[in-house]
Amino acid sequence: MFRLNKLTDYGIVLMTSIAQHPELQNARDLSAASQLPLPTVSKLLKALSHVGLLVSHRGSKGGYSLSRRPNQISVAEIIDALEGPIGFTECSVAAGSCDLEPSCVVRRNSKVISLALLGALENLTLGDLMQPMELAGLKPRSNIVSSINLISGGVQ
Amino acid sequence: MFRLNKLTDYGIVLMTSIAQHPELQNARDLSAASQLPLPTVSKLLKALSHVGLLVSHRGSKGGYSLSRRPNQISVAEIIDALEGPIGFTECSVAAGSCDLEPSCVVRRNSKVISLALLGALENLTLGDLMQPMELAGLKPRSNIVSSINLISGGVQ
DNA sequence: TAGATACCGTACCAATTTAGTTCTGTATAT
DNA sequence: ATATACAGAACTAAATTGGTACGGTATCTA
Ligand code: FES
Ligand code: FES
Repeated sequence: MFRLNKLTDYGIVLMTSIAQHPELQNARDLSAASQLPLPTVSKLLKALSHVGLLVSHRGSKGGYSLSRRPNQISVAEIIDALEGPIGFTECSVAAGSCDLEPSCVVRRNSKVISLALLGALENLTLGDLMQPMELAGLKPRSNIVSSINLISGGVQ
Repeated sequence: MFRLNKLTDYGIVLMTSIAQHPELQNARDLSAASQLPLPTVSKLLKALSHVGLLVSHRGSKGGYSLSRRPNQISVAEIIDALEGPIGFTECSVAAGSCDLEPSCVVRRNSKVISLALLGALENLTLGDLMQPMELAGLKPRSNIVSSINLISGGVQ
């Protein structure tokens, strides 16, 4: 399936949850709030603070908080932290990973699609996830092959 | 990694290859052309014809051909055939697959993102993959959260 | 300063998925 | 008739995923 792993999804849930409650929160609280098992929550928070998206505070009264403001943290970063580089296909991300690279008919275009996907997810932030988003009508295709548009803040 | 499986990528390669050579092609020829092992090619072609994207002809002089014109076959269909439904997260595609659905803070937005992703891949066709694509500049974000634009036929 | 709290790091495990193979059967062209 | 080539299912090994366990360290509080 062309989808995020469950753990990555959980990571996004946790990040959003932290964003919505700016005060310091520990793993146990987040586990309770999210309904996820504590060891799993703990593992995810560790990974997220390891790459600098969260700041951890040890000891009694410790916990985690965002390292930046929600609209400065992209979904792309979260995904990258929890399941590695974003891309359409492996070949288009990890050069040299594929034997048929030299002769492959779609390699170049896969790269373009990867960049588009990455760009979209870099533009999407925790700040957006915190509020209801809406889907803008997809433009009719002309020579525009593909277009994704998401609008946040549903006055539309 | 947020990526297609290798086999799906191979499937896209094969479909593109078939699109570029309209005459009937058998599994062996396609294997040779793509540099992929015959059993793998065979398995992929079976799956693709099983969902009606390819038409198969048995017996001597048999082979496969596209069931529709290249620009009538979307990349979304190919992906769906080879690795199941497209979506951002599992929760946003398979209702009831997640225990935390009732309380999940991102579920609704995940659904929106899934629809956007699906829409983009439905708009992208084999016809587009056959020629060099280009990436249009991403619009600066205003209240447009995310935008993917791919332009094909690189006069731009 | 003792003790409780809570993160850190790593290693581990079971279950699933992925990638790839094998083999028997059936339809078709020559 | 026969060789060709797809159909379909079963099977395997390796990699990944989801989830757990545990000894160690920093920090707050009493
Ligand atoms: S399939 Fe690997 S480069 Fe195209
Ligand atoms: S994580 Fe499953 S519904 Fe949000």
